[in-house]
Amino acid sequence: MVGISKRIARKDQKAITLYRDLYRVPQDVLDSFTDPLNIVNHFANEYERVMKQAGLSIDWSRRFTTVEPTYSKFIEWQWKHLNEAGHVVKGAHPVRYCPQCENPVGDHDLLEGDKAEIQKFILILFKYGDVTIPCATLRPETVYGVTNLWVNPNVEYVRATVDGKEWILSRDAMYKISLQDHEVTELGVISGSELVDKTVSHPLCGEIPILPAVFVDPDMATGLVMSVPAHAPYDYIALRDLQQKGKYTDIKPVGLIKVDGYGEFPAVEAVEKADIINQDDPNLETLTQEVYSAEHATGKMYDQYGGKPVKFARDEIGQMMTEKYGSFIMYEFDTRPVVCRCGSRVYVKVLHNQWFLEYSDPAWKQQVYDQLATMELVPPEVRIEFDRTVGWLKDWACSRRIGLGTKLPWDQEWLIEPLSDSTIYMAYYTIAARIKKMDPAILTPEVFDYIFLGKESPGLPQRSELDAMRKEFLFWYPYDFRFSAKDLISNHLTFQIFHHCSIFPKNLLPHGMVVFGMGLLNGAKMSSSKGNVYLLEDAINDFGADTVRMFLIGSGEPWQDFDWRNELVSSTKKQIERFSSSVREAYAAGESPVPIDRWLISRVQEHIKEVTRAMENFQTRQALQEAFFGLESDLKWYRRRLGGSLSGGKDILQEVSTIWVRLLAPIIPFTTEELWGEMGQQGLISFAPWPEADETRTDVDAEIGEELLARTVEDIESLLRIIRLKPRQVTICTSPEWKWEIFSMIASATDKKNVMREIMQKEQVRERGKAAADAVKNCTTHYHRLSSELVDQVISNQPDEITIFTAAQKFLETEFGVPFTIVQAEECSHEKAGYALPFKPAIIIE
RNA sequence: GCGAGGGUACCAAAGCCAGGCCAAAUGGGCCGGACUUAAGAUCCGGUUUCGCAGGAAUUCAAGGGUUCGAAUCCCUUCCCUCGCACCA
Repeated sequence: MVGISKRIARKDQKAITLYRDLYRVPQDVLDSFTDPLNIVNHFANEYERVMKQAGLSIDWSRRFTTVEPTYSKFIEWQWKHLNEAGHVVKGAHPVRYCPQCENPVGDHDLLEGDKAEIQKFILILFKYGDVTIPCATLRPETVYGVTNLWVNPNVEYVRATVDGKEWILSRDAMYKISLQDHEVTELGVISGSELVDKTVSHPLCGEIPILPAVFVDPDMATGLVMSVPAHAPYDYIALRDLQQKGKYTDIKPVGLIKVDGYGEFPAVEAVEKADIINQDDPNLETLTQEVYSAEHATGKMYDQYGGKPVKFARDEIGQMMTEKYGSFIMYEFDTRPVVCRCGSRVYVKVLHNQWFLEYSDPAWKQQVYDQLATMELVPPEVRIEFDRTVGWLKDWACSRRIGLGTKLPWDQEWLIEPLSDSTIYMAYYTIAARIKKMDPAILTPEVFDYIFLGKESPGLPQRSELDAMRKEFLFWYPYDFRFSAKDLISNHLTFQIFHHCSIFPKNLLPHGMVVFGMGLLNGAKMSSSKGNVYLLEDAINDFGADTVRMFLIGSGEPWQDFDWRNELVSSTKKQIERFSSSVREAYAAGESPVPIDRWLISRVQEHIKEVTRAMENFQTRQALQEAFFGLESDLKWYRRRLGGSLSGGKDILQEVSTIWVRLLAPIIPFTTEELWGEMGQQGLISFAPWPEADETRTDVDAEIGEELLARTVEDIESLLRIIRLKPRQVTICTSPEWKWEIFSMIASATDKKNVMREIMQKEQVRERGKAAADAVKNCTTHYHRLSSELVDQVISNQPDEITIFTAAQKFLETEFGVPFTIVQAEECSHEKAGYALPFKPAIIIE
């Protein structure tokens, strides 16, 4: 926020365009953004306004910002406890730093190099007489293979004391090191050429010469480089160049790592194979990457150097160098330059007296692991990531110099970093509405101790108000679910468990978390800097709140990324309109009850169950599918069975309508509210009770009957399509009794392989000969094509197919426009009658 | 590089953990038909290929394996998304 306000204040064109044009902040409000608090307030108000437009039910009385004095008191209380628990420790920390502004710089303050990362080089200290020559490396394990150092003969180096000892290094390096926690004084200069051919030594590689190389960059680390020609292509090339001129021919590469797919000297091989000509070859960079990756991935140190995989050896040897040979870390950007907005170069500075949250503490981690194990995570797949994060978290720098927020209670120089101060604010929400009426001055730690921990202290102010807050806190806590986006797993969502574990007693610790996906716009990430942004408010104005809600819910479950595409949204609008007219039509349907009423109301019970189950599992997309399309397609079938209009079933349809709108009320509240009113229902639908499934109205017979009918209609249709014949009449032949027996034997058989033999042993089956054998085969195929659930229902109910089809005869005749005959297969002489199977009658089209 | 999650038909997306209910739900798009003066809306059907009898063949990133049987289990490869720290 401070960064934004500064940019607005100095009339930064990009920032102004962003807020004025993209977020449409009015000019007078924008002018006030020079005070960061105005930015906070403006957007807080905006969000509230738009959320209301979207129809979200939010208790705004609890709204607060993390910069309010009352909230600061809460944070101070929290940190007092964290400190007393020993979770806050002091240390040093590297940051991007601008010497001209004398401040750490954030991403937005950079003119150039915002992608640059801070790398940790380890300095290998070579001895040149009494003088130290430091070389920086990311690969300390290669120290055994050093054959020489490289110095740039065209560069002027400096002699300086570093922490009391004399060093030779580049001028840039001297300055960098001086920012990184080291005492540095310049003594004089020395040209690179003077160092050429001098000899240095290190205990791990012995005496080696310094050779000239122009590729050495004085602005890269120390400006002096150790050479490992066996494993570093640059080093090999530089050495080869010299040797081709007949110099230093006695220097031979020293191999120390065995790598799959390479011989003794991987770098040598790679360079020769790629036909690299000289040190300036642009391919050298990618080649280096290749060799380094291969060595890191599959490399193993030779036995005399420990025999471990490079992955592990690197850290171990680095540590050994630090402990035994005086090596230490030097921080450097991986890409340069990094430039501050003020135009000055940015360096890595080690900040002292930095405060850390000690997430590395194994005891604290253990508490978090234990809690996590008891928590319900949605979706469950994220558990692995949480567990990994807890294991991987190191100490977190939790204080900073600039910005808004709360000061550390015991060290007023530092502000508490925003991620660190927003870890348990869910607890604050529970009391926010009440506490904001209180004077911050009386909010001592004892007050919060009472509200959150129930701890008594003498002289607590406004006792009844505190009791009310305690009661409210205990009403909400422990909370059931914390909702946030998946990119916060590796910080906020994990931090908050740490902090809860530290502050609250076990019975008040979190019960679960729901992790959301991210939003895409037209397939691309939303990004204000790229202008790929579509404001919620615009969407609502363009399409209506219900359409926006239903589209978003329909496009994926909460934890999946959703993709907003304008051209797809308008069909959602049509669907809602279709829904409205269906409900209106159903509510105004004809009088008399009809036989399929039983079926419809039975189906509705199932939908209620499914929608409720989905909602309880946060499967909002699934809930929408069931509630909207599931019910809609049943209504379509119902209406089709009535001959295309809702000419009957008034009572049932009215009941179904009121259920349907309530099932959809959470998704499209505005539309359903209106329909609710039209139906003459009392009160708001938002407060109407959620529909409950009534098991006694589930009617398996009716459902099986309709299922059989629908399947048969489909069969007839597909037959008509294939034979392209104008039918004169259709005969439906239902399965004979003995096939039902076979069918249920197949269904109940435990040993599916031998069921055939078993069945054929039956007298009344065998006497039918080949027809029986075919029937068994067909029944088996048929059995596998039906869902096991349906088979169970069909077997246990054995529907009377003749009655079902006879009852639907009129319907069938209207559908297909031809007369239907319904008979038992055994009473039909047509050869096709033999096709009849249980739940799959033979169809004869003539 | 490290860690996590993915790749299903024109698109989105279920199915995968618990192999046979899967040529693969559902929605969208597109195509055809009905209704209509017409358009829209609505309804019905189609949307891998072949088929004048309900069938067959080939499909779920690619390749291999296990199995009577694989979208689903195992291995390898390729590709995508997210996180990697002081930044909210």
